[in-house]
Amino acid sequence: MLEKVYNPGPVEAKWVSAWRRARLFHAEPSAEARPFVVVIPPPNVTGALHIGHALNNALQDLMVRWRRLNGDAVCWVPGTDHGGIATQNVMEKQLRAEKGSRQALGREKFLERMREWTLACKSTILGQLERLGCALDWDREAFTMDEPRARAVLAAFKHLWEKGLIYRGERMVNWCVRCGTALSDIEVEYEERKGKLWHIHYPSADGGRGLVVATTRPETMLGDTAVAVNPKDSRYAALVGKTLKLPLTGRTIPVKADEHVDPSFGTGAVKVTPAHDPNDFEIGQRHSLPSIKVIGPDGKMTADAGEGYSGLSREQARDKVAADLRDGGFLEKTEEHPHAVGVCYRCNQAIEPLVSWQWFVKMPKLAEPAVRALDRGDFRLFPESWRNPYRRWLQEIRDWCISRQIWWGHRIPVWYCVSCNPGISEKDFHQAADLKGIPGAEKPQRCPDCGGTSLLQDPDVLDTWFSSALWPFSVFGWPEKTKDLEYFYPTSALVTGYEILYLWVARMQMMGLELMGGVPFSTGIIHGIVRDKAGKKMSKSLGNVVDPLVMMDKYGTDAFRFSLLSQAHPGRDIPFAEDSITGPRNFANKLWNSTRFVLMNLPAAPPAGGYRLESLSHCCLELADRWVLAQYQGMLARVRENMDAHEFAAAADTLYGFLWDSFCDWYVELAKIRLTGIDGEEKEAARAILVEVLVGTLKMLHPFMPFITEELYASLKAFAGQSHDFLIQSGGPVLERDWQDGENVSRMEAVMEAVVALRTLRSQLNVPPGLKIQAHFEGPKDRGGLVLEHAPYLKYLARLESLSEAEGAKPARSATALAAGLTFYVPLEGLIDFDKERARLEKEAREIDAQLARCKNQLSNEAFVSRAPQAEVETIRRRQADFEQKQSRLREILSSLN
RNA sequence: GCGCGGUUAGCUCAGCGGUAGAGCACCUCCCUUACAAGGAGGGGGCCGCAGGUUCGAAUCCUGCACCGCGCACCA
Repeated sequence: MLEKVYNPGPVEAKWVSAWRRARLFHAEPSAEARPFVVVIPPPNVTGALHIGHALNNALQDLMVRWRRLNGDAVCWVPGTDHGGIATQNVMEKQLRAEKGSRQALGREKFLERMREWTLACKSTILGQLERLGCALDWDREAFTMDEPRARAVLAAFKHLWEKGLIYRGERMVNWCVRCGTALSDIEVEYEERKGKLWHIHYPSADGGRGLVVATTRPETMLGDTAVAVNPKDSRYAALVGKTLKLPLTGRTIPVKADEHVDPSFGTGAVKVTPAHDPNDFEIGQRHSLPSIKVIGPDGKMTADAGEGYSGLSREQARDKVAADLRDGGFLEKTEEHPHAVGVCYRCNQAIEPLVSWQWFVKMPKLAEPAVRALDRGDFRLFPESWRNPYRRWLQEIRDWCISRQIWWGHRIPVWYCVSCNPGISEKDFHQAADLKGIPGAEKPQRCPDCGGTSLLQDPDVLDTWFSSALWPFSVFGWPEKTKDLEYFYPTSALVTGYEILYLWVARMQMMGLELMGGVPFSTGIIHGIVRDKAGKKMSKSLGNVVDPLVMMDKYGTDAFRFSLLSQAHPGRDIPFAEDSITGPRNFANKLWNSTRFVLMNLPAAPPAGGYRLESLSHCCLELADRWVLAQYQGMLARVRENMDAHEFAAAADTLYGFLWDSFCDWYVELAKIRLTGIDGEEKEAARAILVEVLVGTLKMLHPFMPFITEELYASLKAFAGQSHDFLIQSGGPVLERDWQDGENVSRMEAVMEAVVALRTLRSQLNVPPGLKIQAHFEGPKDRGGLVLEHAPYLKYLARLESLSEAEGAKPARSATALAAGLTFYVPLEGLIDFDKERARLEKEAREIDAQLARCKNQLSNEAFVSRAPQAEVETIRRRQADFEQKQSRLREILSSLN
């Protein structure tokens, strides 16, 4: 017998190991079944999983289990990502705590530590995924930096190189001073920060007045090589072509006219620092300006910044330059100026735009097929609102900087001959001018040009997203032409958060199309971010993170999953509060206890072959049976629709409502009448329907709550005539015939209405719950017949002593309820307060008056009657008649009370 | 600045052209032999604001406000 309260811990542990032992989620290419393939967005090996991973994987598991239950050949590939900068940062933090550093350790030793860390971290993450219940094919675990994936990276690099899509060039890149590396454009996030706008006076070289420039970064003025004004700006026309004296440095710089300058912003004059600002870089190119680097890759001022500044940090230099300008009388004014500052997406430090030599992938050509795939419908995004932003991003794509000046990652597979590239060194490599490289994983024996044997590998590594972009096919063995690849590619769906739509999803599409000749997945399901209760992003620094493991321990994995899934509305973020799990936890318990109840009412041994709905003789089915089967059938259809439309929260809601309201609150209660009665066909019918509906509901709930449903299925399956080891093998619920009968449903609804009305009457008149009451009714014959036929329902649910047709006039001293087209009288001599009853009925009369007025109003509207659809007019007419009848009954009753 | 999304019960959100819904929270009663992590009943809404279309608008259109998020070369 089941425990009285569901205790998730032991149940979850039991099934995790049972599933693993059975290799339940392993997939092989199969001729019979249609493949449904999902590759996991590999979590970075930076630590433990957070609640965002929990949502992401719960959603995938939901889809994957759903498809497996319904017979597809499902393959869900597990894995982890080496995570480049993010992971290296974690290790550097550890080293700092040990008073060490990566430089002190040296590249090889550092990588050794990284590999150890990765190993430990991987097992933590995979363990957590298993704990979450994820139906992953554990035999296929992959890592973005393992051997097979390294081969894929090399093959991809080589392919792009040979097509001329990879190049090394000198560009202005986003440099993270803290991480010591270049970043791609999308790895920069913009934060609105409070800043200042400094107005600085640049006098003319000839001693004239000169002009005033406005800047948010005064420290870069040390590297100014011009001032630009708009060519149409009459204020400065006379100065164009003249020179200015750059304060603090004594250098002279020209005034240039450039369209880019907005005359209405600031002073209309812009200082130009080609080395440290992307726009200025372009202005510099247009006007062939020199470029002076005053900030180094370490974020400190260089020697070129001049005496007194060199060696200072950017912030110190800003203060000193501002102070010096003020002292020199050059500072006209400063004003508050909030503006967007680019920050590193990994460490949140301000990005420094720097010019350096980096590797890039040419993107526009690669993006075109991705746009076509979207337009043709080969790739579809859910929700569709992502379609336009995604398309636009692809169309405006810029080249992708793929080299990173860190150690943790795939080393760039390019070698340089020391004699063909004189002066080459690992130090300041990214400042080295045009180099001649030889692509390849292995060090070439000798230089193909000069035969030299001294070769140096590029010290940089690839952007972590480069290997991630290959994931949907690298996991199946590409570039080898494997059977797996042939069967499982393209994958079916990719589930991920919108924060990596461009970073990852778009790049997979482009790489898949380029390298595999087809989309890597046909559906992209984009979910929201889990935020805190107040809608803020969760972060360690804010201290608002919710640990999924703690939630699973406290409430059970199924409840936790259900909480996330039932809030995962398409396109919306989830403001997660811990108390949103209590509902699902209670729901799990409800499910547990309804199964417990059903089992208590079944014989010890199941009948041969189990209970079969098809074998029931229809004559012994009652109204409640037909009704619950209709509700059940409707639930199955709705959940299937919801799942097909990727509306997971709606599916969860449908299941919740069916199990709790329809099944437990009405059907189970009504079944008790037969279950506590004598043995016979009727009892067997109730049992058969309880088993059928409950087992089917367990199956439908399984993808949401895998553990509890597995456990309950195990104890019920024999009664359903099934013998599968695991629920997921048993197939989705099937109904042999159509139970949706509108007539039965509306008859049942009338009975339910009467029950509710009588219960309301009891409650509002404070009838003691234990006291059974008598009820009489009057009204149309067919309604009366319906109620009499189902008198046991009313008696049981509304606690009636008796139910009969009223004879003669309305019984004196009784309370009244209108329902199911009938008037019910409950004699309550001495029990009720008639002032209360009058007030109650008057309130109802007022409500009916209001409704009636509305109907009348509508029907007296000529335009409505003539223009609205006839069916609609009829509906209102019927409604009016109904209200009128009720109203006149209420009036009679009220007057008899007075 | 441009674009997207949101604004419905105290909270989280459904509904998207015909009598305003759910879950949670709240109030009252009940330990009725599956479940108090439960049951029954109840209160609570100018459906952001202003116009328009329509017989009829929470729902469609146009503005506006506020919130959130993208994108962008405001120094």
